[in-house]
Amino acid sequence: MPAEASAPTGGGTQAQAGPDAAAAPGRRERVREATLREIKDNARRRLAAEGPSGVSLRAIARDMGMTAPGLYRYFSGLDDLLNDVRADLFHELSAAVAGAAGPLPEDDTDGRILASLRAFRSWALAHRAEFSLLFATPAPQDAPDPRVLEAGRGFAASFFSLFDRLLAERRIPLPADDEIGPELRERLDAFAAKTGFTIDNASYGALRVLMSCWVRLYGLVSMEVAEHMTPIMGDMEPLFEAELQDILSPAGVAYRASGQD
Amino acid sequence: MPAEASAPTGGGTQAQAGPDAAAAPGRRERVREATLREIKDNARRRLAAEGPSGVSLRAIARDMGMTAPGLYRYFSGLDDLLNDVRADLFHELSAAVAGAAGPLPEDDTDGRILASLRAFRSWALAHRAEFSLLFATPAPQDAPDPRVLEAGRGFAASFFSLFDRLLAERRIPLPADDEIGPELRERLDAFAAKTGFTIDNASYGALRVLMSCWVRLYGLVSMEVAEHMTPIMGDMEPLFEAELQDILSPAGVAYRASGQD
DNA sequence: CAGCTTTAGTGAACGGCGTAAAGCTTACGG
DNA sequence: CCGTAAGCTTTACGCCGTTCACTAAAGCTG
Repeated sequence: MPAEASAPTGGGTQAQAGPDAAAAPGRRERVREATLREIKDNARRRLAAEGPSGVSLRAIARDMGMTAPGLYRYFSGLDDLLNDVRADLFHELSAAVAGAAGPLPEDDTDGRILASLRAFRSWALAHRAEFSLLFATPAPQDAPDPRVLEAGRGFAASFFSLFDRLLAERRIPLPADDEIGPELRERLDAFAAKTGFTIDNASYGALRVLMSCWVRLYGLVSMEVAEHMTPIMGDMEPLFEAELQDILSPAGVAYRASGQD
Repeated sequence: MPAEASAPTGGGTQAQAGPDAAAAPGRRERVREATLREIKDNARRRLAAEGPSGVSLRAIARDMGMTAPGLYRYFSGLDDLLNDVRADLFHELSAAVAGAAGPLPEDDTDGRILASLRAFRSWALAHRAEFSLLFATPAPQDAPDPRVLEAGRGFAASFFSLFDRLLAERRIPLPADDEIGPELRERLDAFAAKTGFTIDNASYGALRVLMSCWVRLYGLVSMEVAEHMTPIMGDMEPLFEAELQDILSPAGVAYRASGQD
């Protein structure tokens, strides 16, 4: 077994004596893990401070007291690092959205949804550069990274699963299935398949409403993060709350002012 | 140097004694204007082909058979060039949106609005990189350019003025003014002031509906340009048409399928 | 016409970037 | 104890934006 198994990323399988030595990370890997974190932390710092274009391998290495090529032991290049950060960010965003619903009672479906949607906005505003890294239009040529795609799918799933219970309660005044054209149904089928919904527990009408919710939330928050309207409207929070009300009412969610107001 | 007018293009048209010579651009400035156009055209080409990060002064200069510092006679730097392009793009986008309504009869308010909103989407999809240059989140530190701001305001004005006639016809089932909170009213006042609306010809309810339309259209098109949903939904056109219907119905616009279907 | 001034453009240079190749040092595993 | 691989540095190449000193031409003016 010593012959091969020289995986580039992590060798840790040594442990000649202990049977459960797999649990022990081993000094080597602990150090490696720490360096990896340090790299990503520095990337994040620069990202938050200067935006996506401010993240450079040379600058990160400089901050860490090493040289840029050394980072290639940890990432195959700048893009790889950025994609790794993107995946992390998607997970954090998912956690923030899910976490906001956590403290509320299980049966307060409306409250949980409201809290989660507000959490999405709050996270975006507190992490503008990170948000834009996640949702920016990619350059024409570069293919999406599988880790990012996966993490993005995870976020989508966690977002839409907010509405699971709402759908189960069946109190949504949904558009009838036959109001939805055949092409759109096809698309919604594809969407449902990839996000884990089935048309059994979510009608076409429900999926349609969910998509609409997401589109409106996304549009509103994107605009606010990009400060598109800010110069002509100032603080966007009143508009957000008003939109929130409108966005959720077709889904049968009763609006309720934010708790900490 | 032989005496005069050996230019192959045949210059030397204007007399030096003409009193209204101010109207004649003068050879010098014509050449300058041409070079300026060439620079911007090359920038546009690279933008469309490789995205915003593919636009570089050195590459543009190389394409034109000159060196990068020469471009500084025309722009004060890369940012300046990009901002100039951004302003142009806003004007083009405005023209595309307005132009789509042009062929339709003046009194077909609904048709004109539908055509314009579809034109916005079409333009964005046909100019992904340009769209993302216009609407991308700016880096934290860089201040917005006044030309871009002005052009952006122009676009907003041209967009919202689509609805002028609709408002005048007063057939919108608007939310009553008193359904709108005081903070939001304040924001809508600011918005109306900067876009040329007055609360006289557009109630708070109308402004509210307009904002909602824009947010939804923007969210949908941004997602489509960024190909956020494309991997899990495929072609977004059916969703766009369905959303279009929903977006415009609170504004009292009757949906109608696209003309060229 | 000469002579002066303004303009367009070049060449060299500085510092920053991503990244590839080669070499050095240290720790680990047999 | 020695081979080997991991971690990291040095060097180097080719991009990038931008500055500065400079030339050559064009235009204006007396």
